[in-house]
Amino acid sequence: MNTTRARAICRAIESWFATPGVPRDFPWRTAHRDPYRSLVAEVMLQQTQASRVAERLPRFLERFPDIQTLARARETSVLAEWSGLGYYRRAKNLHAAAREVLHRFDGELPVEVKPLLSLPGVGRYTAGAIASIAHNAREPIADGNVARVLLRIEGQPMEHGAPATMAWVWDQAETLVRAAASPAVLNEGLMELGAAVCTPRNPRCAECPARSLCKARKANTQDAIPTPKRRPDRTTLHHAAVLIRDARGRTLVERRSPDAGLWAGLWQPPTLETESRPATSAQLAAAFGIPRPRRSAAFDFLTSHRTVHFTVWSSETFVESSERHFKTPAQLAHLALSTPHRRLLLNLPAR
DNA sequence: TAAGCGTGGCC
DNA sequence: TGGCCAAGCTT
Repeated sequence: MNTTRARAICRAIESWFATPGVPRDFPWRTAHRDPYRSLVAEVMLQQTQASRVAERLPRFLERFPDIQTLARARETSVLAEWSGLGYYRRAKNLHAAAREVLHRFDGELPVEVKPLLSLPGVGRYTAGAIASIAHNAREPIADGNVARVLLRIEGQPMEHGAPATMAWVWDQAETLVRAAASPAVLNEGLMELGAAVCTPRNPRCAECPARSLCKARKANTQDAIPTPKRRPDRTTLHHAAVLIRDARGRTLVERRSPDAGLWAGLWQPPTLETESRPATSAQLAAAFGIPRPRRSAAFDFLTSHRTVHFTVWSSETFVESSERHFKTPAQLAHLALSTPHRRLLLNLPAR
């Protein structure tokens, strides 16, 4: 991409994004950008749709209004407030980052990319976003949206999310930001364009401010860019047991996962991972060290990469509900929280 | 470097 | 409806 073309693309996207009514109204798009708010928002936005973050960011900021409050909070409180957002390591890292800012940077979030990158959970994208959007620094950003937009504008049929693809995208993003009138407007405009116009499916090319510059549109290849990522189709089985006593009892069987791996450090029903489908009630009872139930109901659910097989062990009072289907661990935990005895299960959304 | 990490929305 | 995707980062 030469300088003339970069300038043209920047002009198109910046003037579009600066048009009143174009940027969607989000709680992180405040008049003047508070760096702490930007940090929390950007971490929340990692691999998470903006509409979802918009629902949760205000409450998080209400509870942790500044970096000092966040740093002094207990990690379990931060995790609880993150509950339902997924990728809980983000919450742990954000909390740790706040503490580091307090101790290493005297409570002031760094402005430059390099020190930002030294904070846990802050990678190249997040550091670039804070520097360029909160401080208008001339720093590039490249995420899924930017990648899709630039791949299509340049007509590059590269694989979605592949390292070589992102290396190419970062290079283009840097060329662009050097040509921008405002790095903040360009970068946020690139992402907004990818999220609202240059969408993964059915892109609205007729509404695109860069349509006359887009090589994919000219070749009618926009639907084939980027090429889909090849995903290995591996399935593991997770057997989970839930033992709930009657109204007199107090026990929901729950355990804390090891600190590494799936559902790291989260409270959940005890689970047993297996390679094939065995697991009779007796086997699970032995594995979990709990008594074999009189009754049980078993069912599977599928998540993105794995099949989970649940065996629900129940008392008489719970049998009524045992036919329910749970699509996610969160839903299962909802059930647990509906019982009279409860400890917070952190892998669940708030009710 | 490739694989792992949560959950919800989309068609 | 099930696979793909979402304002990525870490190991």
